[in-house]
Amino acid sequence: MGKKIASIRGMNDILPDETPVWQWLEERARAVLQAYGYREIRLPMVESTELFKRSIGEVTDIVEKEMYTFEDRNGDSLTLRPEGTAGCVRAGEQHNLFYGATPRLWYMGPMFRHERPQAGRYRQFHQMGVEAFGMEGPDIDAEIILMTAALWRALGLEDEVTLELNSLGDAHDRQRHREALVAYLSDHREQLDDDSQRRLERNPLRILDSKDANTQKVLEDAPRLADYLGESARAHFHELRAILDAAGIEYRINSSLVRGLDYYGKTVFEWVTDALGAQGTVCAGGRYDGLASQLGGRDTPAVGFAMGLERLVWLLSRDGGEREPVPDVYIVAPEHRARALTLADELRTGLPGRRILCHCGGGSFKSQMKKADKSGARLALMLGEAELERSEAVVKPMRGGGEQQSVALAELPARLSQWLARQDETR
RNA sequence: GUGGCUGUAGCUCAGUCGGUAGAGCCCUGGAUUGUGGCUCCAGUGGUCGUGGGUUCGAGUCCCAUCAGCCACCCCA
Repeated sequence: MGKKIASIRGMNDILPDETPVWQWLEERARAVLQAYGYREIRLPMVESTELFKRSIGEVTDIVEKEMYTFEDRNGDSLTLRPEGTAGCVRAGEQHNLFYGATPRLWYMGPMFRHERPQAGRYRQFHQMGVEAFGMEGPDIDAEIILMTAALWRALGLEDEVTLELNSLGDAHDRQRHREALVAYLSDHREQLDDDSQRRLERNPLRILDSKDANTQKVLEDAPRLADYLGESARAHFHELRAILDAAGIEYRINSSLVRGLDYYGKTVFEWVTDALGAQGTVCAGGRYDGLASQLGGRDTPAVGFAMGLERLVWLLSRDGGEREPVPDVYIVAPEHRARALTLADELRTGLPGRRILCHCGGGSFKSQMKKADKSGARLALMLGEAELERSEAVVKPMRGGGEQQSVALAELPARLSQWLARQDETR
């Protein structure tokens, strides 16, 4: 026997015990997205490396050290997508989806980042993302946030998450603030922690959410982005808040909320939970008006967000809720395998939507009954020598009360359907 | 990428001072020759993560490596 091959670090199998939660989550989310009129787009998992460098930003951690980048056989540099927005913008541009249109799109699938795995953070992880193009007013920002709130209600998570909100202003607002911030922090360089000193050149905004106490003290008197917002950004943010207030959405203004990707401007938001350890962000997004033109397309305002599905699944799984449907009927038949299998198919057509399991793999009558029990099936259907001679089968309720009964094969679909319907009611 | 903790049966874990591995659950069979669950009995299952080293002897000590967890960095 050869050496065992294991999955790649940080790239996990999602096992049959877990897939019901995933499916449940995906179904619920799809329904909400659909109700808001958003349409699905399916995008490649691999794009040209250049796309991510130009959109996410050359000096971000994602691009500098987290991308899965490789050369294909032509010598082109390709990258496994670390996020979905860049590819979505690229596709919209390539197929003229933005031309005179204001598409509302969503997508779902795996993303890849070479980070150290940790609770709620993996190298292959899944996001559901939403992007709305061509609308520059705060109403669409609000709609998107309202939609996320509806999503939490649909998932029963509304008490688990809270909304944080900020405005990053226009590009030139950020530029002026950034210069003032760097100037101020440079004067206090010695009082900053090591990480923050390093960030001073590379990504000064990040210093704002440093956890170092001294650094936070220095920051108290630092220039605030809010004071640098121009008239248009200020009005945009004001109106967004007015809509959210009118809709009864609660939020907290977090002035140190900065997104890690360079393309964001104006509105940024995060839904966070304290139930997830260090990875509290469950959904994050914002406005990125400059991205389309930055990628060589026409100017197209845009807002979007992405949710981390592993994190949501984790929240949903904590209660250990049963979402796996049990078999309705389990067919036990030590002999007459062909008859058992064809009967199973007859029942599947006769009882659409029901789960019919036919025992396979041999074993005594008794051991097959044990399997029926273990499967959690509601009814066992026993098909033996004596029954078949009379063209009958024995139906035995496995859970709850009730006596077993002999039923003519011809009447099985009707009788089983009645039986199951009655059980459905008393549940 | 940095630091800390942890890897023993399918699962949860015990294993003392270094002396060639155990429990519970699960699984299989039987008690009950065609009837699940409860009970009792028996049985299967291990390269002790992997590779080196020290030792007469390593699950136990040392080194490396891989993986998992937690935190940092960063992020969904």
